Amino acid sequence: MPRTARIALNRPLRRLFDYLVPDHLSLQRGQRVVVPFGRQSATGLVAETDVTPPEGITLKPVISACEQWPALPAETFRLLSWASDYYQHPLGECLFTALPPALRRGRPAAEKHVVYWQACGDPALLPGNATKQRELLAWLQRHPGSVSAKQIIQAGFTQAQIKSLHGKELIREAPQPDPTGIPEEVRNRIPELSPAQLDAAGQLPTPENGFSASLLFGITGSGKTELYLYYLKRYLGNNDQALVLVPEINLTPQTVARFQHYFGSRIVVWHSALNDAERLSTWLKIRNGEPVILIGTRSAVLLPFTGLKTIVVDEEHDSSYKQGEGFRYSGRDTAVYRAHLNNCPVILGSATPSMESYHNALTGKYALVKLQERAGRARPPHIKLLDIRSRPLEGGLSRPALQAIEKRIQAGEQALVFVNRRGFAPVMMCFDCGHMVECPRCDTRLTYHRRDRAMRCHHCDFQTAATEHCPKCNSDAFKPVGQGTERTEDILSAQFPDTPVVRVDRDSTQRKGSIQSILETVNSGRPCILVGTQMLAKGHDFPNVTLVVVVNADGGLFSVDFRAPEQLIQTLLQVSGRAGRGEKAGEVLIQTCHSDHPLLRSLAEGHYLPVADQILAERETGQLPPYRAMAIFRAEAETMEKSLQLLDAIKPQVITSKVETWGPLPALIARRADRHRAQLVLLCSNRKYLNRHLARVCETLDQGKQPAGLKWMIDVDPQETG
DNA sequence: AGCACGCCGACT
DNA sequence: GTCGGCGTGCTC
Repeated sequence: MPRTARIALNRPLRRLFDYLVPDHLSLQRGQRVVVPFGRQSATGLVAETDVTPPEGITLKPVISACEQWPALPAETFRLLSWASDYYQHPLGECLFTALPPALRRGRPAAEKHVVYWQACGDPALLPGNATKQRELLAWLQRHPGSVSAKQIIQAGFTQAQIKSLHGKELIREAPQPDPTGIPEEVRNRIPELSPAQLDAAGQLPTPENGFSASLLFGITGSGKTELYLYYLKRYLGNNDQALVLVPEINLTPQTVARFQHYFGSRIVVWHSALNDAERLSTWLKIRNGEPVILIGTRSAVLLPFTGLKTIVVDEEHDSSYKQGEGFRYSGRDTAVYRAHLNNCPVILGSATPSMESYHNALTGKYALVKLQERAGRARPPHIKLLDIRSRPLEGGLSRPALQAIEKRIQAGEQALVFVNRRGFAPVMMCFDCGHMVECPRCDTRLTYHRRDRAMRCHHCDFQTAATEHCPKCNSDAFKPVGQGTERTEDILSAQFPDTPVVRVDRDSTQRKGSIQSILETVNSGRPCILVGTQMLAKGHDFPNVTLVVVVNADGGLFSVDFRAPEQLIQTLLQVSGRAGRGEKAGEVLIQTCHSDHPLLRSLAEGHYLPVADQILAERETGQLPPYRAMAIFRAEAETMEKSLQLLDAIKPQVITSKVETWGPLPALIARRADRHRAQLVLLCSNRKYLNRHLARVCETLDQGKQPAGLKWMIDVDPQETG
């Protein structure tokens, strides 16, 4: 009986391919192999062994195994199989996202040999004219232990100098410095918690209890990070691995430094800015079971951990945890499933939990742990709604708002003015005829990039040089309309000529080092006014900001997207949290035309959960997520008719007594890169049923032939419903 | 996704 | 007469 193996390839195919296993190979699931595929060869992953191949096909033999061990250990493999099934994405592509680029391309699973050097000779033996070599030798002597050639060259020396010192036997190759060596004082450091924090920490289920999911609801400034650090210090064994997921923008050097303060070199990072070598190096550490604590973004949840004992998902409500294209998985939900597979705890932290997680907490699926006291002496800010109906505005600001700012400035404090323009980028507009330049290939406007005076489309790769005159009427009143912050900035500068007004938005922070000078101004503690968008809502701590003014709160209140109110409330609370982080109490003024809107009124009470309860009640009435599972069938083609036609054709197939559909309808951005997009929304109260149902529809779609140029995909638990 | 095979237009 | 356009179909 010849041995066989079923191989998954990194191709968008919902099928696997069977091969013969040569006698000299022994293969197991998750192992990386090279197989012949058509006229070429490809890297594949063993999905199953000893399979019964389909009839009438002559199997080709596997060419080789890339290594003796499975690149994807059993638990990681199961996680990815689950994700492939849950998100209806081809297994091969799912499995390959867990490999670093080098291993996807079939490169060996080993790091390039890195040479380390250390000084071992007397500089006096060098000839008098060898000044550079003497400098290098002295530099090496000042760095005890060993230093890599790369570090030496980064310090301004050359490979030739290393070579010639080595020739004179004044330096020698040294073993790699111990990367896990953590100084004793770091090893013993434990964060000091307030009584409230200690109380919350005590309520979190520990790893001994096996699987648990906890929603840590901690208001902004309550010190959730200290709690994570304390928990890891207390419960993570010396040989255990841990995963801390963060949204991309939160993974700053400051965040990493905070973790390193307690865990030193056990901390490793995973994010989009790593190069291929760094990715491979970190991947190997994880795969080898080194006891690291990984701080990473979404895709870190797919890494091949072998000793994972705790998972933390920080800012779990953040929508960037959901991948918006290709393999559309949720990093947060995958983390919960992974904790389940690993029989370990997962802690979901947020000051503004998602409706999904909060609902799970209310139904007892998750433990709900509250941390409602601000760390230190800081108190929660006082939130006030400021109705601006029939009030004159200057640069978006009402008289009372300006007066409030003035009061703070005179008291020697700082104010933050928040312009709520989510995803709003500057476009070129003609002030004579009102013309705005649109992308020729998408239903979007081009955005203006000051840096190279170019206009670009954010939805395809189109770009063109910005013109001086309006392309339509040739007027020279053709200027970028910004994020709405410039005018507010101008008004504030005019009103408060003696106070620095600092604008923080995509445009003003593009210049290198500008963020640094902004932070310096703010951290000096002197009176100033910060004006900005989304960027100001997260992360940075401005201890002397005591007033937050929200210029326009109404954007998300009446949106077509059912998640918009949730996101608005979350943003408003996050930005409110910027006020009063120091010792002085904070005040928040929210300008709105709907001061009687129930969500805003509830928000003004200052507590998130009652607002969340209200949003949940609305979701329940409409039977929207989390009360029903949602999935979207998306289609795109060169005409809208073709896209709608496909969705119309599958609609009778997906509708059952249990599955409701909306549409098909053109997508919010109907044309993107000259492709016309449509969608069919599915809702079902039984998640399992919907999953099986989707799988069946996928299968029939795969078998039937689609017209050329027509593409379809499924988005399970969509974040964007537009 | 790749890649080859295949059938129609403008070129040395 | 051929080079090459990208439509279609296949990969164990």
